[in-house]
Amino acid sequence: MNSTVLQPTTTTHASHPSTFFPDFKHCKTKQHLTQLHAKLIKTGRIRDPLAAAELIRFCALSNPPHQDLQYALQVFDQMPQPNCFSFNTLIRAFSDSNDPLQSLFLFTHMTQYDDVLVKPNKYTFPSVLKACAKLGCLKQGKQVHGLLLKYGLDNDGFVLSNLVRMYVMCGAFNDAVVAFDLSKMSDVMGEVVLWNVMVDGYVRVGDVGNARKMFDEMPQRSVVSWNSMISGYAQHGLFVEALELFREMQRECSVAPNYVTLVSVLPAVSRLGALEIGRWVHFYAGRNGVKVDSVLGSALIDMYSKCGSIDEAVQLFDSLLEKNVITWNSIINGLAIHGRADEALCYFEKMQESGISPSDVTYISVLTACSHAGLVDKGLSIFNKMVQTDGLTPRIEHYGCMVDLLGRAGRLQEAEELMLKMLDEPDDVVLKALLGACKKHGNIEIGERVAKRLLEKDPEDGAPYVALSNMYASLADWDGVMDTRLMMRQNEAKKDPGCSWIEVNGAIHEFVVADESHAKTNYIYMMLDEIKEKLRLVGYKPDTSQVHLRMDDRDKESALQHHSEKIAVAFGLISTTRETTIRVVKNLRICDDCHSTIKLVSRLYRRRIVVRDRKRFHHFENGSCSCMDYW
DNA sequence: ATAGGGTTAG
Repeated sequence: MNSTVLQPTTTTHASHPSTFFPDFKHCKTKQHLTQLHAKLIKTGRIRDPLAAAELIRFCALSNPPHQDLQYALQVFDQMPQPNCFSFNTLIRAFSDSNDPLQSLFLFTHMTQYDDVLVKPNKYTFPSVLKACAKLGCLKQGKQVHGLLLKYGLDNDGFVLSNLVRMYVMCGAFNDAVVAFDLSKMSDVMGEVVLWNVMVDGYVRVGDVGNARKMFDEMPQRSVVSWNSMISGYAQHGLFVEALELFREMQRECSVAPNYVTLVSVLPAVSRLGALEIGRWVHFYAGRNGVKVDSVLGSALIDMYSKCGSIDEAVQLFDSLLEKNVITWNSIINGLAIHGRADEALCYFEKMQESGISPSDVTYISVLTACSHAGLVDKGLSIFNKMVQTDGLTPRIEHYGCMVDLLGRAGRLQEAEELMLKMLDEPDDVVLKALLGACKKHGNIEIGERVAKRLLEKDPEDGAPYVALSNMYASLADWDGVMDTRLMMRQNEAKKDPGCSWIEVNGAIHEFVVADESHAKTNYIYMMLDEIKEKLRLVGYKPDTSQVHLRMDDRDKESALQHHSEKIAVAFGLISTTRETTIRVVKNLRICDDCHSTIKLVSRLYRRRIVVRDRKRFHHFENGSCSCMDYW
């Protein structure tokens, strides 16, 4: 036994024999811990409840390399009279672990004693309630609620906030509201945490409106209040609101954004493609000592790639010291949506070399990369590797990629066969991928079949009608066009309105088709006329084949000319200097005519233009596009 | 001694 290590603690505690126990903080290895434990047993000091408690505390609450819950439990079981402190320690440790049921066992054990020594106290209940919350055990949770009333602990902020949270997590939101309202009566008010739990609770049940109401009403707001609300907006697709609240937080200055704030706001920045704000977030982290670890790093990489700056994403990725599977997924997906398939595959290899196994999400991104680059055989072999080598079961998302991959490459029959072969019923995403491929390759036979299936599922979704109508139009089958449009009207189907937006000086400007609401509308339309004239001079003829209304060519041309992405590009041209890359985001896929037009604009105006559509990026430069017209 | 907020995906 290594007595030199024990020496210092022996002398330190010599004057307090009753509380004497070795200092576990200096414990470096498991072996060392066992030695200390053995010494305690040998000297009989293990019978000192304080010494045993300290040992349990060390085993249970240390960080991973030292934590050993089973060991802690063994020591506990050997205590002749476990004290309240040890019970609490273990209950807490297990409620934080992946075995929270153990907390409930211990708590039951503890309440069976019910003597003066081991009566549960205000330190016991938060953890027990947390365990119930994790397990979703409402019945047990209610029993615990009864007990905490019995012990008169319903005036403690820690207990109450966990009680409310337990009800939220168990899906009993009404009970949570009742518990919260009762808590307001007692004088734990001013407890920010209690309000935060409610804000988070409303977010979890999807009621962002009431979450905001709580947020506005609460007497004080901590950084967590802001974070909950910002991430609540972002998680429910209210990206503009998320960014606005983030700005308000900075304006108000009462609390500073922290690590979690940045991680929470970045998905909203990504979705909106707001590169300037995203760069600012990155800069803020650097200036305020917020550590860019694998989590924040992943969010930043995703932000850079979704904001069109894939080079910055790669640069950040390569400089990151800490990478987890999500970090790798973020960069691979970024490269995939930018059409840089070779690099995506290269990072996929590097990921495995670095010892991180691909997850099912990784495969979605890798297959997307193959799909956007037309690497059909590569995609097929990767799909096989996923199943055979990595033993992953393909999900509907993977089939979606494969159907897209085959269909886009024109192998429509194989795509349809694969779709019918999968176990799950094809959902609308798979069907739409196949329908899109049919439209691209003019396969009306499979197209009709797929559209019919989609319409059976949801006759009010306009997308299948539009695709069908387009296909008929390109075959000049005007009866088909009429019938489809009639059917669409009868079913009151609606199509998603297309819109595009662009960030200029940190502000987002949004446009719909033929938009005239912008303050600079006159200048925008002058620019559009100028573009039209320049294009005419170089001999460009608008591609009206996608306009499926029967109207004369002049009207078709004007309908095309006012597509939202063209308006956004025109606005970009008049609002930024020539060196600035114009970055436009569109909610739907870009149309053929806009694609051709923007290619020419990039040459005629010597501008780099980046357009993100629903599925991928198009980098336009000097008359050509990075997608090589394959999308 | 204790509580509340976070990243990737067809």
